[in-house]
Amino acid sequence: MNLKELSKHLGLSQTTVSRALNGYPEVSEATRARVVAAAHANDYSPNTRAQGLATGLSRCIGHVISVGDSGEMVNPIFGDFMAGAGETYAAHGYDMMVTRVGERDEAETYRRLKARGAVDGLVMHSPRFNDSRLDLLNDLGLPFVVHGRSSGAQVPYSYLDVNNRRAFYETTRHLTGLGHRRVALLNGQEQLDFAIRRRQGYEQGMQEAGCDIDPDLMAQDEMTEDYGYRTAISMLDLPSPPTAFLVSSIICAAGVRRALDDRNLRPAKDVSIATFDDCLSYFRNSAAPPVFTAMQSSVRAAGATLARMLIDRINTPNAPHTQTLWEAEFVVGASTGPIKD
Amino acid sequence: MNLKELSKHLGLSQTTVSRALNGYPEVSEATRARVVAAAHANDYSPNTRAQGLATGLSRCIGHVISVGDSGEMVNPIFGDFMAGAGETYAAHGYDMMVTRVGERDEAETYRRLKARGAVDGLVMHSPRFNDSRLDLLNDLGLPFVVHGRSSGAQVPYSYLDVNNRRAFYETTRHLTGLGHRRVALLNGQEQLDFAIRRRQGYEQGMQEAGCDIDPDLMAQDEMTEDYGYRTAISMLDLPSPPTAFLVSSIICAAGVRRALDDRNLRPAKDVSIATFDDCLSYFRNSAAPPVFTAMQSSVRAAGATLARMLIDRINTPNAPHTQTLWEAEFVVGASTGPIKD
DNA sequence: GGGCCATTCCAAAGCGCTTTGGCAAAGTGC
DNA sequence: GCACTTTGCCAAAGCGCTTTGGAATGGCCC
Repeated sequence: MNLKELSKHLGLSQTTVSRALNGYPEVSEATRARVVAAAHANDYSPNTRAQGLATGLSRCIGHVISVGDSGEMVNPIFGDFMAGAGETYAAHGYDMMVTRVGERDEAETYRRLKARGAVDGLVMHSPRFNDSRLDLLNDLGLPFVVHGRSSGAQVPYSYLDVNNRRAFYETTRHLTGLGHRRVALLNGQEQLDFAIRRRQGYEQGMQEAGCDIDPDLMAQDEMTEDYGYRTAISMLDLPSPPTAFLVSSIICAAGVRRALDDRNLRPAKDVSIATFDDCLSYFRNSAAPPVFTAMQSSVRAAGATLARMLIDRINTPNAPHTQTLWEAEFVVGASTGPIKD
Repeated sequence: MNLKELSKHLGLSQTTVSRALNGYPEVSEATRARVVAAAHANDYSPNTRAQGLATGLSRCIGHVISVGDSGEMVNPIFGDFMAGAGETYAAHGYDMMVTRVGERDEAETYRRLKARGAVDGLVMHSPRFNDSRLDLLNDLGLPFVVHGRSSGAQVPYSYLDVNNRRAFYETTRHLTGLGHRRVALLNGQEQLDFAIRRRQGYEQGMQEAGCDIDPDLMAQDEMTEDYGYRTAISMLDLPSPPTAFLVSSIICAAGVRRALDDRNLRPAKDVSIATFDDCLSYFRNSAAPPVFTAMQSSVRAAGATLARMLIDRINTPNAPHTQTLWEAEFVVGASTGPIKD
């Protein structure tokens, strides 16, 4: 059933029916009620494409997820982020479009998304240091918000980020406060901005505690369980192994835990683990006490908030940019303790 | 830049430009080359909505993910599935739309997706026993494929499923073959079809081995790490605890492993763990030997294949339904061993 | 009763594309 | 050289909606 048929069925013009459904005041309440009822009964919804063509809007938000040429991992936070964002989109009548793309085709993808008029705005994921996508998106004139930040970027933009530097600084201090001087950092890929900041926080914390920053105790890669395991094993086998691990993701931390287990080391007692925790729905760290000492920030909440920010930007494109920084919540769990003497 | 402008720029009609770009034979190759070059230079892509309106197709595939009212977990396989599917879609010029919805709004969501003409087809996730969505989708006349199956469904439909029953049967037999008679099942939610089949396989395996099927050793819930941990702990604390765990997801299995660790039990030596493994990119089980004895089947490959199946269905809606059953690959890892005497 | 507002509705244009039906020009067979 | 097909292109209609610019109706005041 389309507008024409529905309006014929009601004995009204298309104009009136359209206006009734879209809440315009030129229609009497009696008529509106009649129209709405009929639309529901015939389960009519305006055709998205026709509506989009007429209004010039797609009421659709794009998410471009690059699967790095450098790796094959699908970011495990993706699902929870989408769930959060999707909720907000649904509440505001937006659809969500996901495009998977290799890193080299990124720019082309953004350009085409704009040219095709497929989306009204988009969320940029996994910003890198001085990310060229910012300039591209600004040039394209497509409203966007960034999940994270890009250090070194010249152009203004809206973002929501976690204070990664602070979180890693304070957690490092927590560990050094427990007497640890050999603290390992298992970071994410350091072309990504959040990883750079995390490392800065870690280094600052180590320096202030008067600890050596040992390259042998710093690793970076895609944050898989296996990476956590392998890296922890090889570090534990060093002549002078770390007594604490600072980890970038709870998935990784699970791998580190497994490594300790393999080496017959007990978390907290023998070796400490602290991790960043995105509060993934399938990997909760919410027992009492939590399994891991952690810096917590819900990626699902981030998705919901960023979606909201983006919708606001679409509605008022010239509003000043909003830049939000969330502090991670530090929780002490069962995975850290004072250094063994 | 739109068609009108581009054709004016080229000194050609819109018809000719459109045909040149869409590969119709009525255009000379010289003209086509000129048009394609100009389109590229001005980075023109036809407007999705206009194209869709004219053709009656959206070139977009829908994915409806229900977040059960019964729980809040976002399925961790989601990201990898999307990555696989997205690749196929991109290769065939399809967009991917994701809709997140509460279970109670499911039917309404499907109906609206159809009425709005938003998608040309969709992938149905997490089918339940005798799932009413099959009838709904058939009534709507929207091409679809199912990831999994729905036992008890009367209508024919296309699906790709893993032979869950066989996988769990054989893995149960593997465990009983190692002498285990108290094998616990940590299943997914048993309103979901795959969980029912897994349980059947488990029960058949236990029966054939002459083992009791003890309700105390069977659990079902959302497959989180925490569920694995909690359930394993409480089962291990039974007067007559299990000597082996059969687990529905590797995330869960990580929780079980942690429980063993807490109770000072060694995997394989003291208690065995076998698990289903979706080959998630961030939680690989591919070491040599694998960490877990597992039934492996890549959900990413499933995504890619289902996407392909759906596109075929859209192209030839009246073709007979394809029903594909993949056998999980059984691998023996470091988490199972003979029962302690 | 005529003039004036509100109120309530409508006809038609336009969004950017595809596609039908057709028309010149060029090529072909006899 | 004629009738014919083929080639290469175009004008215009139509997809289903929104929105502009009226127009008809009824109520009110003087």
